[in-house]
Formats: sequence, C-alpha cells, structure tokens
Amino acid sequence: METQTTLSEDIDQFTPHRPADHNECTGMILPVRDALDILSGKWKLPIIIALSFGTKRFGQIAKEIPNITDKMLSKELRELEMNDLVKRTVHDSYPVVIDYSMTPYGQSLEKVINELRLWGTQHRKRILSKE
Amino acid sequence: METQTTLSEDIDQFTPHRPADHNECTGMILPVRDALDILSGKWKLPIIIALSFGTKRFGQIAKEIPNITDKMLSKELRELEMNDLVKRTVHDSYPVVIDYSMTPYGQSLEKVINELRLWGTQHRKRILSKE
DNA sequence: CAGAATCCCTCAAGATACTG
DNA sequence: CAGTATCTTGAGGGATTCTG
Repeated sequence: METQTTLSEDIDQFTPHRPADHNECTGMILPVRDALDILSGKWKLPIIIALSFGTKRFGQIAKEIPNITDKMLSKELRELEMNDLVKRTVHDSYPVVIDYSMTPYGQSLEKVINELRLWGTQHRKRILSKE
Repeated sequence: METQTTLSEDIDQFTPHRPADHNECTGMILPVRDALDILSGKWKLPIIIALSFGTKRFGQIAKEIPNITDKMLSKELRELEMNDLVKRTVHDSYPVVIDYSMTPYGQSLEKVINELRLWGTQHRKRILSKE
C-alpha cells in the first residue's frame, strides 16, 4: 500500500463491496419476510400458541388471550385459516359447535416459534438485568 | 360420564379447559413477542442480514436494500444500536468514516433468522405451487 | 458522505354496537 | 355462542428538503 490516494479505495479494503452480497441478501430476505408476515401482527402468535395446546372454541381462545377483541380474533383466525395454519371445524350438532385447531402445516412452525422463544427469553433477561 | 346434560360439559371433554394453558400461554407469548418486536418492521431484517455479510458503511447498506430511504435506514440503525445488535464505529480519520457491524449479540440472532428462512422458503414453495 | 428535520398519509388495530 | 358492521385513532412509514 503506497500512499492514500482516494478514500473509497482505502475504505474498500476495509469493507469490500462484493456484489454477491446483494444477491445473497435478497435471496435471504424474501423468505424471511414471508415467514415474518405470517407471524407478525399483534395477535397471530398468541393465537397460534394458544391453539398449540389443543383444539379450542372461539370463546375459549378469547378468554386465554387478554385484551383481544372479537373482531381481531375473528379476523386473525380467518387469515390463519386462509394460510392453512389453522383449521376451522363446524360440528354438525345442535346447536352448531365450531372449533379451531392447528393443521399439520401450522405445527411445522414449532421450531421457528421455539427459536423465537429461546432468543426472546435471553433477551428479556438481558434487558431486565440492565435497567 | 353419564348422559349429555349441558353443551359445555360435552365440549369440555373434547376441548378441556385447563387453566394451566393460560399460564403456559402467556409465559411463551411474552418472550416470543419480545423477539418479534426486535425483528418486525419493514427494514430491520434486511439491515441485519446485510450486516451479517460484514461491516458496511451507511451508503453501502442503502445500496443493498432496495427502496429504503435515508430516514428509515438512519432510524432503524439507531434502534438496532440501542438494542446492542449493531455497533456504530466512528473512525478517527479525515474525513471521518463511519461504519456499522453486527455485535456478538446481534450474531446470536443467527439461529432464529435461519429457522425463519427455512420455514419461509418452504412456505414460498407451497404458495407458488398452489396458485 | 451520513444523516436530521419536517410534513403527510395510509392502514393496522381499538371501541362500540349489533346479529343469527 | 360466534361472530359482523362502523367509526375512529395513532403509529409506521414515505417524500422532500436541509446540513456538518
């Protein structure tokens, strides 16, 4: 390295600009965002977790998730059903009984949720110990 | 269980109401939400992924993330720095050079992101094959 | 280059009330 | 019980301009 000529050269050696990064980046970002779209929002995770403990009815889910409104629960359940994560079953009885359960596909989220929980638990400890 | 008396009893046998569920639920939900709060939003993941490929400067991150504005990049970097996921370094040179890198703590997100990516990739295939 | 400041707007989500 | 139908708000995010 002789004398410093331009800034960019100097910097580039420190943070080389690899065009490959951009491709790898976008290749990772899209699926991660897909996954996050499914899980994000205020209520989807609570609902998924509640149903991971077993089949439940509308009112029962509502009871287990503090502060959720009927509207939100209804809307989120519909979206989860559309994504094939949750199954809505209408039992042919009188009166009609409706319940919700996780589909096998929904259960495939288990590992993801578990990693989130593990990291979140660590993070929580870290935050609380600092303040 | 003799004859069917009330609906709720019948249903309860099918979907027993275990108060324990509620406790286990909230115990899981809080950390998962903590983790999601860190990762959600439109730009945090792209930034984290970009930096996971190495130390980068502001302008370079901006180039690798399509459509992000300076304001958003600046704001998100600040939040990530506050959460100790990203380190901002001011190099004492002339002109001053600033770069961003992942902290060890930020790198601890790797497993979480990888699970999200794996699931998201599967999900993407599934969606595309259906429509 | 690396942001800060300002203005604006959309949309997720809450409150409330109603229904088969 | 299992939802719908409206109305309203607040925060996330965009566009643009300015600066050390």
